[in-house]
Amino acid sequence: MAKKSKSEVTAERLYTISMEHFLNKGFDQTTMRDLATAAELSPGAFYYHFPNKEAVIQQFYQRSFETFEAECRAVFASTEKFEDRLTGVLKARLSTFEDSRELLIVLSRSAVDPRSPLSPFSDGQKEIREATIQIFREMIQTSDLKCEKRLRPYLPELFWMYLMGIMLFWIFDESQNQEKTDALLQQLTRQIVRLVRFTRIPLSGTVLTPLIKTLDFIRPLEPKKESTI
Amino acid sequence: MAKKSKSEVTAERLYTISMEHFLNKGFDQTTMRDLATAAELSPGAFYYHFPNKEAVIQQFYQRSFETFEAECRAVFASTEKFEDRLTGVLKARLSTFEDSRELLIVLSRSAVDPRSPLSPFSDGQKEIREATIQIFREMIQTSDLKCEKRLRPYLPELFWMYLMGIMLFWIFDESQNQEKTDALLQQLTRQIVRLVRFTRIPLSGTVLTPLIKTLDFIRPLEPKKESTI
DNA sequence: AAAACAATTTGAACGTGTTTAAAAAAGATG
DNA sequence: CATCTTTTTTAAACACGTTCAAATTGTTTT
Repeated sequence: MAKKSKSEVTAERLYTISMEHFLNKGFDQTTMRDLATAAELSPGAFYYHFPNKEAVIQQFYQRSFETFEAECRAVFASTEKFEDRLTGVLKARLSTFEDSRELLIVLSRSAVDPRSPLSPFSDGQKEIREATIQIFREMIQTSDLKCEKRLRPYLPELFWMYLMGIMLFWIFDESQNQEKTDALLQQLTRQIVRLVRFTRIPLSGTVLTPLIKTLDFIRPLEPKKESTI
Repeated sequence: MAKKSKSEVTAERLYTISMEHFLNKGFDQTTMRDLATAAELSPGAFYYHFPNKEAVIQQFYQRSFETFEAECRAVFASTEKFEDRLTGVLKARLSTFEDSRELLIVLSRSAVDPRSPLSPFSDGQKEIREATIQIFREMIQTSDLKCEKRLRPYLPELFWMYLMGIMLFWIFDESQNQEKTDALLQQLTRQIVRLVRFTRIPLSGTVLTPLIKTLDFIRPLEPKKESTI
């Protein structure tokens, strides 16, 4: 067992207390003084362990990612069918937030601010983003997906963006148990997969080539040792 | 000329002063006390005219919409080619924010909060949203676009969502003059238009029918007097 | 154990968005 | 004009995220 510093232990305790409050009273309704009081600390001491309020749910996001990752691996182990894998990944990501929609909403607020380190597009989130994209890479690699060769390397990031879009939809989905998101996700994924497959028949001149050119202009692929892929 | 109450006149003045500050110092850097001082008012008096800080840029958004609408009409008058119209509309919407990207970013912050009345998806924004969708309706109606009949009524709202997506991309686009957004918009629009056209060849059983079913489940069309359309 | 250093905690204060009770100004009515 | 009503303004205060200088506690070195 690794020795933990007092600070680490305290931070863990503060995190637990904070999450309890957030889930009960909501993020906005929970005040930093509330948290400090509950932890029998002064506000200042709380700030010694967390740089700010959002950092606490940031940690929640971080942890929930691990659950998500595990679920994805389980899905990949269970099927090679690409469509099933993709829907599986999407559902896995949403299921992690089922009981805490408000927290995802709060995270989303900073999500669209390019300057916020909490934005999934920002540098501060690079690690989680890359890890998620890596999951999509794995999803593709060992699956039965066939598609135009040139498009393939762009797919992981494109699917990641698709995931972001689905999460956004879910946030706004007020239907019972977010069943509408479920329906959309199911159908849309199916058609997207079809579309990707469809790229195998030659339509390069007027469709794929310019599109790939644009993709590369917007977000050039990093040079990568092909061996590991 | 309509008689204007003193309050209306004052609100107008406050708006002007506020926008000057926002554009010079940025939204976050401008304090309510700054604005009140500049207007030679107490903070409280300022709040008599605007319910809160964001309401001021909300008004900016409202006004910018009118410019946008006019530009769209000009585009429609100049061409019937659907693709040109769609790219025209998208570019028109972005051009309105060219000089004030930060303000759009600020607006976007509440954009992803379902509970914020400033969200383009919310009830509070229904008017502008409906008006924008109406523009897309006009764009389609008098254009040369051919597509599957059943899909047609869903297109205006779908294109509106496409616009939202493009705006989001633009917010994050740090390239020179947001040229990447421009490239994406151009290429993506072209392929989307193709895809829509493509729906005319029969693929109903496995593609279009279930997709339309899902669309209708998620966002049923309102019953409408067909005559006016 | 004393001294030096580091980690943690405190409580007061700051900045800023917003509210509020009361005053002042403007308008309407007799 | 005097009175009543409504609109507008004021100054002070609140709430809450956050910062900070100083105090306390804990650990290491001599």
